[in-house]
Amino acid sequence: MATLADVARRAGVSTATASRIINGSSKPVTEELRTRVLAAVAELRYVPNAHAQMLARSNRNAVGVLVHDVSDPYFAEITRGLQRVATAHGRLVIICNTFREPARELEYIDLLHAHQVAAIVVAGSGYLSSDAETELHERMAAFETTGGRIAVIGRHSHTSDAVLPANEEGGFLAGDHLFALGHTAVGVIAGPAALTTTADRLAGLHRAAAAHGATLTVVHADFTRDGGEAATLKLLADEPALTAVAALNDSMAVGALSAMRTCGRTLSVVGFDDMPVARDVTPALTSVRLPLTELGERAMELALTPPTGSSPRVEHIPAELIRRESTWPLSRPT
Amino acid sequence: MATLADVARRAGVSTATASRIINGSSKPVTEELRTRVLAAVAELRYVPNAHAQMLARSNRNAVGVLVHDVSDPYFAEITRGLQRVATAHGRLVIICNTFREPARELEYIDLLHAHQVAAIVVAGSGYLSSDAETELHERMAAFETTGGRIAVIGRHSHTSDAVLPANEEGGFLAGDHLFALGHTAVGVIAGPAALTTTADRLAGLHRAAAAHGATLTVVHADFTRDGGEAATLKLLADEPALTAVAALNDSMAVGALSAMRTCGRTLSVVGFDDMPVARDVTPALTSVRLPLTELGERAMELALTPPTGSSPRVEHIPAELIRRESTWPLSRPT
DNA sequence: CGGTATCAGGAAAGCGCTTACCTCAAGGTT
DNA sequence: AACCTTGAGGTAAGCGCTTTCCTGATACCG
Repeated sequence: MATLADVARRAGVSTATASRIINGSSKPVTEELRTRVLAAVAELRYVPNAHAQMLARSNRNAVGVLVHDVSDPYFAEITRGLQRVATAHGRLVIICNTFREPARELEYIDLLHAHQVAAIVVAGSGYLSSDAETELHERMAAFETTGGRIAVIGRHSHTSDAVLPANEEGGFLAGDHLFALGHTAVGVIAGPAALTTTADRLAGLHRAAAAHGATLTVVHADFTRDGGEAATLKLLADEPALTAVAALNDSMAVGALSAMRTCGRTLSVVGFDDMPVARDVTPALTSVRLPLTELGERAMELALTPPTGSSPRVEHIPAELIRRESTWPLSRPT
Repeated sequence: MATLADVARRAGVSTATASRIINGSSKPVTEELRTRVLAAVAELRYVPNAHAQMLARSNRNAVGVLVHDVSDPYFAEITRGLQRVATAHGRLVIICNTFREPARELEYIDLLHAHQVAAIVVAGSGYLSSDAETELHERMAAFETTGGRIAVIGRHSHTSDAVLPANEEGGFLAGDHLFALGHTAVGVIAGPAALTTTADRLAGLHRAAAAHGATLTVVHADFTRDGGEAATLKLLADEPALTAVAALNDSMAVGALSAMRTCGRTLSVVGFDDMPVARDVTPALTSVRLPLTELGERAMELALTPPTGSSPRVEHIPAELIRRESTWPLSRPT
């Protein structure tokens, strides 16, 4: 490893001068020294040690991102937005995959903290009142007291800035759509019961059901396609009278479509998130759109902007129903 | 920011002792001091400064990953494999999105170099003989001379370890399948012409065509769904006699399916990569499977294992044709 | 009881950089 | 000619940690 000292020696200058030239400091320097130093840099293939720089400057340049799973399209889209904004601000992004394990979340928060990142974005649903969730918020607070910034996406927090997708409203939209079409026996493929996202979307669905005087049959799955397929198979077997299904994300909706195909049933299906796959399945999926990329962009924007006031900022992102071909009116039997 | 010195002061010990206790060094320490220090750590919410640690220890712990685009399912799957292995080795993963810009690739290599990562995995196709490509290999070499390790996925390199998917063979598989079904007028939705992946897959297709005495009509797109759709629309208009299409990745194959739907044609379609979406579209896509997660795992394994010999290691990953419903035999017109 | 091995803990030297401060020489002022 | 600017570059003090070496106290030996 060539060091600054090597470069300086080779160019016959002090490390101070070398540093100033390399960093393009405002201090004036003779043209001759400048070329000598730059030549030495090239010859030695010198690359400054970022850790030493961090230490000396004690400024923070990277930002960390905590996501449940990058290969899940939901998070992939969000991550895309996060990266776009971070890159535009010249920030390095460190992505950490928690694999949905709360313990790993804690670990990573500390890791990012240790790496002196400028900000951390925590994306993805939290857990309904668990110890790990409490502990997480404590660590987040500890990070913030050191001057770090935190923004959460779709996670409740009363200390950090947050971007909140309209999960409850989206659930309502999905339910209202189905009920307005005349369906009364509606099944719900929900996500894990412990997640706030599941709870919120479900709440919206229940609100819609109540408004139409209908009831819902809920089964819980794990937000994956195969999980959704299995859950739908079971639901269809247990409740043969259902005429429509609401899945709490598109992956599970796709699974539901597949399940219906294998048992030869055709129920209306509404998904959630409007992921790219929604328009490519048959029938094209009616889905509640959440602008995922935008979610990521706004969160990163919040994380990189100094707090305006004292209280945390909260942005609400609306949901929108995208009607396609997987939902149709039910002609009332009576 | 609480520092080690703060902890030491509070516990009434030297920083040396505090450091040893916190890092669980082998040096023996009285139980009393240990509890005092640990208490101070907890009270002060002390998190060691990773940069200072790096500098003092000069050991490398993180690994960097360069991908074209995390939100592309192709890379998402690979990334998943990379992360799994890295995490199993206790390594922090830094994911860098190059957005397919060669300049950004160079930038990121240096950045990761500066951050003293232990290894860098470069995932994704390279460019056929461009200046940026040459420069990239030089920077990679520079990084390796400092003790860093490099592994590439699906990219040609004669200095670094590499994991190579059987792109040429996969292309052959796709072509052979179509020709064996009796198709002779076959269109190809290729990726960007400058990418080696495009060239390799195309070469396999051409080999199959030659073996069957057939010819191919090739159009280039950009590996995205919409790009594939547009290219297919054009291809169908220009060459009305085509009876089958090979797309060089599944995203474009999905686009091709959509294009065919809009102009009411039904050609056989074979995709490439066998991404999750392949089985959920209608008709379910016949595709050349590449075990993407495994690709990532093997690459990270290579990157984290000290080189065995002097020459770079190369792993070839075979491709496999998955037959579904999007391809069918053509009854020869004559 | 002097001498030595053993042990807990501290002092301090870096790791590779940045930067405030200092020095020295040349040119400008009156 | 004495004094002050100003410009160009160097000196050295950290940044927060790890780790080697050292110190002082205690225990063990004949």
